[in-house]
Formats: sequence, C-alpha cells, structure tokens
Amino acid sequence: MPELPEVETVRRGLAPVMEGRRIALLTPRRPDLRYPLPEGFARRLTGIRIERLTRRAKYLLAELESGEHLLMHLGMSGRFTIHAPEGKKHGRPGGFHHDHAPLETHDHVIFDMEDGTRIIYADPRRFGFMELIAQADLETNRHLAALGPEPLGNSFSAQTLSARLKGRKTPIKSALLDQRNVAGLGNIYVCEALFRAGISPKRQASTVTTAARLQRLVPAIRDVLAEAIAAGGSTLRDYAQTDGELGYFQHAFAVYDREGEACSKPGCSGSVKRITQSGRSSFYCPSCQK
DNA sequence: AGGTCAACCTGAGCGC
DNA sequence: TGCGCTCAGGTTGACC
Repeated sequence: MPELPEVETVRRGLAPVMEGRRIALLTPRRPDLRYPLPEGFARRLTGIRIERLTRRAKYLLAELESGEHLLMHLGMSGRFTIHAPEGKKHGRPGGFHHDHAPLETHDHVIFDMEDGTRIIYADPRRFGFMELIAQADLETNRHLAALGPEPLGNSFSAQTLSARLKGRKTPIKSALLDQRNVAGLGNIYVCEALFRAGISPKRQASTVTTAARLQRLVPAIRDVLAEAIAAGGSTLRDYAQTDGELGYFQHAFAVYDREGEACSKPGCSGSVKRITQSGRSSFYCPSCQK
C-alpha cells in the first residue's frame, strides 16, 4: 500500500492517540508478519508509554519510555485503524475491558490504549513487519542504516542526488526506487515525479546528473510528495487513513494506472504507455518524457 | 560491485 | 458459478 505520503498520513492520524499514551494491552494475534514478531513482543509493549511517533522513509517509529523503539513497516497492504470504545467498560480481574466490534481475519496486532482506544494493525498480505530496537542500535539497524536522504528534508538536493546517480547504468526508474538513493518513493510517486520532470523512466540514471534535469527532478519529487500528503495519500485498493477516510491523491495521478489515456501535459498529443521495468509497471508518456 | 529477478502472501479482476 | 491466470502501493537475498 504505502509510500511516503501514505505513511506520513498514517503517522499524523496515529500521533494524537499514541503519543504520551500508555499501551494497556498489546495483543499479537499470530506469531509473525513478514518476519517473526520480536521475542517477548506483548510483554515489552504492554504497560509501556509511547513518547513520540515519527517517520523515516516508509517506516513508522514509536519511541517508548522503556528506551526501545518500535519499528513498523506496512509492506504492501498494511493498514492502521483507530476505534473508539463503543460502550461502557467492564471490571475484570487484572485489568478492564472496553467494548469493541469483533476482530476480522487479517487484524494481526491490537493496541488497546489506556483510555480505551483500540488501534488495529491489519495486513492481508503480511509483507509488513514490526521490530523492537534498542536506542543504541538505531543507527546500525539493518532497515534504517542504508536509507538515503528524506526527500522533503534539507539533505536532499540536486547535489546529493547527482552524487548518487553518477556512474549508475540502471534506469532512473530503478534508481529512484532504491531507498539508498532517496528514501520513501515507491512505484506511484516515482512514475509521477518522472512525468512532471519530463524524464523517461528508461533513461540511464547516470545521465540524469545534468543541471537541467536535476533542477526539474528534485522539485518534481518534492512537490508530488507534498501534494500527496496534503491530499491524505492515495487510495488504490484498500488503503485508508486511520479514521477510515480515503486519501484522494489518486485523482491527481497524471500517468500511474492511466495506460492508454491522453497525456495531460498541455500541448502534448501523446498517450500514457505501460512498460515493465525490473518486474514492476512503469507508466509514462513517450512523447514528452525523454 | 552493480544489476536483475524470484520469493514472500492474499485478494481482486478478468476471460473463458 | 467457478476456475485459472495476472496483477497489486515493498523489501530482501540469491544469483549472474
């Protein structure tokens, strides 16, 4: 499901119900997602307060009062939803229980917060994963260590991108999907950014180091991500914001999933073509993307 | 080392 | 209605 704008939208939705709040009960409903859940996962989260919820690339990071960090990745189909308690709470030995709707098949991890709010992580394909990382291991964590610059941050520029693309024979499409070069882009936003920059996805990455191309591409990446965040992300099949609302940036796609449609660039008479690059669909206009 | 590709898993949509 | 096939927002690890 999620690229940077969707993950950022999820972060903004979860922050008000997670930050500064204690997890009353953490319930994993199966022992694994993509990977086995950490040893003692429920025990290490139950009763612990979440201090801050941040995002790095497509990862969510919950900083815990225990000093550990909960790393969460939503894979292709991961989704967080927030559920207010429906009714009264019942006294129970060893804790209390709020009324909630029955769980569904792919509801894999349940966060019951101390105020009765329930946060459900559902993920039909289970490409998502969760990990607990000690403070000292954050920088060397295998998922985080090699990530490139945040595209909306100061360290992403024509200069830094140029240095990463230099000498690379791979197509620019593949280079932008490589999280070591720039962190957070996925298939949709790479296609859209390349369209905006007028650059063909097939172009060899090493040739996207000219000033003219970089000066189109860097702002194109920044703009498309910022616009998508403002729209609450893109909803294709099953993505939704944490309150169940749909993102609406998919209506602004110029090329993604628009094979055969007329190019939307003013004055261009081309149409959107679909090709396969390293096993994934690329959508572009051969007339105005060179 | 750099580049490509299959694997992980479920569900939706399509043609027959 | 059902079957089989293709495709899907990502990442990793094995292979040339």
